[in-house]
Parts: sequence; C-alpha cells; structure tokens
Amino acid sequence: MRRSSADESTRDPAAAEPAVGGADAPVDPDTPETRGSRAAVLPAAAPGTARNALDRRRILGAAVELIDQDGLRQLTMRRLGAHLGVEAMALYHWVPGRESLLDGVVETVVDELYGDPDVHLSSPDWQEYLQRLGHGVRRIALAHPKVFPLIATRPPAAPWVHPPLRSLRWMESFLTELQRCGFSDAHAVAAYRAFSSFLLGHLLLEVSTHGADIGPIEQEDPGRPDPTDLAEYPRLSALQAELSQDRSAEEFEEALEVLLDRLERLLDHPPHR
Amino acid sequence: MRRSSADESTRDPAAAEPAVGGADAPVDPDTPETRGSRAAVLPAAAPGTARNALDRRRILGAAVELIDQDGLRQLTMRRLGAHLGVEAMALYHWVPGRESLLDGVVETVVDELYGDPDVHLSSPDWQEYLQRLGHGVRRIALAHPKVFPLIATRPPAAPWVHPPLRSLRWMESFLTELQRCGFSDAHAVAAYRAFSSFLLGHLLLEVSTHGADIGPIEQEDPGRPDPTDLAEYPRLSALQAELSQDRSAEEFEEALEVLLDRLERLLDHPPHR
DNA sequence: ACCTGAACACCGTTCAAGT
DNA sequence: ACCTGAACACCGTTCAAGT
Repeated sequence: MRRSSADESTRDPAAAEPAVGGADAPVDPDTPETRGSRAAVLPAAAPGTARNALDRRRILGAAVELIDQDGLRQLTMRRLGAHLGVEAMALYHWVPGRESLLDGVVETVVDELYGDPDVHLSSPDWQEYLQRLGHGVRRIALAHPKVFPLIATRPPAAPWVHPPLRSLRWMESFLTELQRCGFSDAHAVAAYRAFSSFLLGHLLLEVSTHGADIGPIEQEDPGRPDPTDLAEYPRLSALQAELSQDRSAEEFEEALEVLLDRLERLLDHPPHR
Repeated sequence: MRRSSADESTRDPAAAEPAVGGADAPVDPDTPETRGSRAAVLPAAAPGTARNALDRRRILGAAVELIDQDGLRQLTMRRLGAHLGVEAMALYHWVPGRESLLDGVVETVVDELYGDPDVHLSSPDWQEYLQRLGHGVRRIALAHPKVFPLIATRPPAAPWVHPPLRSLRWMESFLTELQRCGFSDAHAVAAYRAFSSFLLGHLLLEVSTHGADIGPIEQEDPGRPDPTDLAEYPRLSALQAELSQDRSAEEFEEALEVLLDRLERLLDHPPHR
C-alpha cells in the first residue's frame, strides 16, 4: 500500500504546479530560512547532485512516513535523523523543535488536499463543493490513519481554526463558496462548524476503528486472552456480528447527505440577525 | 505549585455518594489486587489512620487531576509519584506502566457517567435516554477538556468499542434501550455509530476550541505576534466576529435534535435484511 | 507486602566545535 | 552555512535490596 511514494520528493503525484510549496501557501512563519531555501533548493535538487540535501520539506515528508509506518510514539528526533542519514541535532537547523515538527506534519498532510484533483477551491454548486471537499478529507484520513488523531487534537492556531480543515485558505474558500450561494454570515459560519464537526466525528471514528493509535500498543499481548468477555452483555453478544461490520463508507455518504439537506434548509430561513 | 491537594482523597467535591467507585463499576481486569483493596481500603481510610495508602484508584484520580491541571505531556510517572508523595517506582506495583495508566485515566473519567444523577442506564423513552446520555458525556468533556482528546483517540479495546462511550456497559445499555423501543439489529447498531460520531465530532471541536491541548504549548510565545494575518483572506476577516462567537451549546442542542429526528425515521423503515 | 536506590536505555535540547 | 560530539536534564522501566 503506502509505497515509498514520498521518497524522491514526488510527494504530490497529482498536482505538479502549486502543490505544497506554492508561493502563497501558508507556511509556518517562525522559520525565516524556509522562505529562501524552499524555492531555491527544492525544484533544483537533481538526484545525485546533492545526495543528502536536508530541508524542511524533506524532513516533514520523512516524519509523515515514519508516523504512517510506526505510529506517533516512534517519531523521535533521533530516529527521524537516523532515517534521514543525519544526526538528530541537524534537524534543529530546519525545525525549531519536536512540537513544531508535529505542527508541520499536520500541515503537510492537510495540504495534500491541494494535490487532490477531485477537490477544488471553487465550484459552481456549493453542494458539489462540500461533497468533494468532504471526500477529499476522508481520503487523507484513510491514507494517514495514524496522523489523523494528531490533525484532530493538535491545539489550533486560533480558536476559530477548527480541525480537521485547519487551514486559513480552506476556511476562506469554504466561506466564500457558501456566501456566493446565498448563505448569510451567520449561516455560513454555522455551516462551517457543522461540516467540521461531522468530518471530525466520522473520520476519527473510522480511523480509530481501523486500528489507528496514538502511541504503540501494536503488540498483541498474549497474556490477556481477549478482554472482551461478553457473558454479562447479552445484547452486545447478540449484535456482535452486526457490530463487527464496517459500514463506514455508506455511513459517511448518508451522513453527508443529511448534513447537506440540513444546510440547504438554512438557505430558506432568514438570517437570524 | 503542585500542592498536596490530593492527599486527603477529597477528590469529588460534588458527588459525595456513588461517584466513581460504585461497587459494580467495571474495573480494569488486569490487576487482580484491585478487587480486594477497593472495597476495603477506600471507604474506610479515615484521614489520619493510614496517611499514604496508595492504591490504583487514588493513583488514577491523581493522574486525572494532573492532566486537568497541566496537560497530558506533564503527566509523568515521576511527577505523578511526587504528587502522591512517593517514588515513581512505587506506582508500578499498582499499574503495569504508563500506557495502562492512560487507559485507566480514560476509564476513570468515562466512568464519571455513573455518578451523574441526570443520566440513567434505562429510561422509558429512548429519545430522553439519548438526550440525557449525550448531555452527560458533554458535561464530562467540558469538565476534563484536556483528558477528552485522550478519550477520543486511545485505541479501543475492540474495534467495535467506539469513543467516546468506550464502555461495554453503556453499549449494552444503549442497544438494549433502542431495541426495546423497536429498533432492529441493524438500526440499533447504526444508531450507536451515528450517536458516537456526533458526540465525538461535536465535543472534540468544542474542547479544542476551548484551548484543550495534548501537550504543552501553554506559554504565550511573545516572539510570534499572532500568526493570524488575515490580510489575504477577505471573507475570513469579514466574518471574524461571527467566527469568534461560541455557539457550542446551541449547536449541540440543535445537532442532537436533528440526529434524534433522523433516528426516529429509522423506526418507520423496515430493517434492510 | 510494599516501597526505595541505583542503574539502563532512551528522550529533547543546547552549545561549542568542527568542516 | 551546515552538521557533529559531548553534555544536561529528564524520561519509562527493571530489579535487587530494604523494611
């Protein structure tokens, strides 16, 4: 599955143009050197010329890779350095510290939305816009199930920047689209919150079911013979087959439809102010 | 700072009666000694008799306290030991390790539902049941905003044990109530998943907005003058007032109503098998 | 039975020193 | 300009030893 697709810095298979490092992409402002190095180092870097050219983007890519593989707990400055063929201390030249590294990981993964050919910043129909956006975010969550809890729980930059979108550009796009289609100020914001909440709940449940974890319990502990002794829970054991089924895809589809219907009804009501 | 406030085990100011340690509260099965010590040590323990009686419950209570105060990252075996007036290594007699400690923290907080006089395991009306249950979970999330991300993201014991309920007993109760009211197998399970997803999304968004964090960035960094430069985002800056408002309570109420309506419609449709 | 001291392997991070 | 070595303070965890 998760091939070594990130290795040759071909991290955005779809969008060759703006992608992550677009000039106006919101970047972490606290590392001034990125501004210069980004445009210069990255597109050049012929493989073979400078073998171990370290830079912020390569570091973040490797960090995502490590979390995808081994989980968040295994992402260590020292391990990340080793993975990149470098001492851990070299990373501090490109990243202020581990916390900021995790912020960068979240930003990197969320920014994959820009590379998704099925998601657009603008669309004639707001319902199609939300459909595509929702499915795009879902694809990201499923592609990085061990990163998603981080996306969901990292403290937002501002209190109104919600997970899982977490991006000023997407917020701007979201609000613009809906207001262009007739949503009032209050209703556009309400829609943004309802949409975020829906995505967050559904996708966190889905990746959590798929065995995502924050931290490594990975190992099957043979000492504990399946802690689920259902003897005392008759309803539960009767429904176990039903409970074990994974209907996530259908449920997502249906809940999204319900949400869109609900939002559509907002359009008929006058703004409440 | 970290006073000895937990020392006299007066950890539940509000609920003096059943609270966390009801006799039949589900306890972590992997430490057999709890079964004995619980009933014996805790209710007895006249303050002054055995000053530093350590046990699993006191440890978990102190851990919750520390996370509530200082955040997850500050919860360290060594700090927790110090908080309890004991060397860190003493904790390993009552708890297998840090991971299991965190599981216990989640269980402890979720079990506060049993002490909530407004939430019942059974109710004549399934809608009232879900209303009370939902509000109970919300109260817990707001009471422990720094624990809730842990509740939301810890890997579940079984793939069908979802956050945020995370308890076989509540699952059993949930399914029993709905089936008693006419929900089919498939519909009861679908309702359980929809309800979990709604609670998870809404509450995680709410506590995340309230500045919960997993890890300590707590400090206001004066070097970074508010990273929100909205110059390039006209819609966003126009709606900033709207976005800054906290309508969480109303939104919760309304979304819960919508969910209940949606579930009610399930009752009219024949089970799809 | 319960706790401690000392030790081990591993963290994140700083900083002077290398090239 | 970029990376390394050594060091510091702090982790989780083990285990023999104390009482």
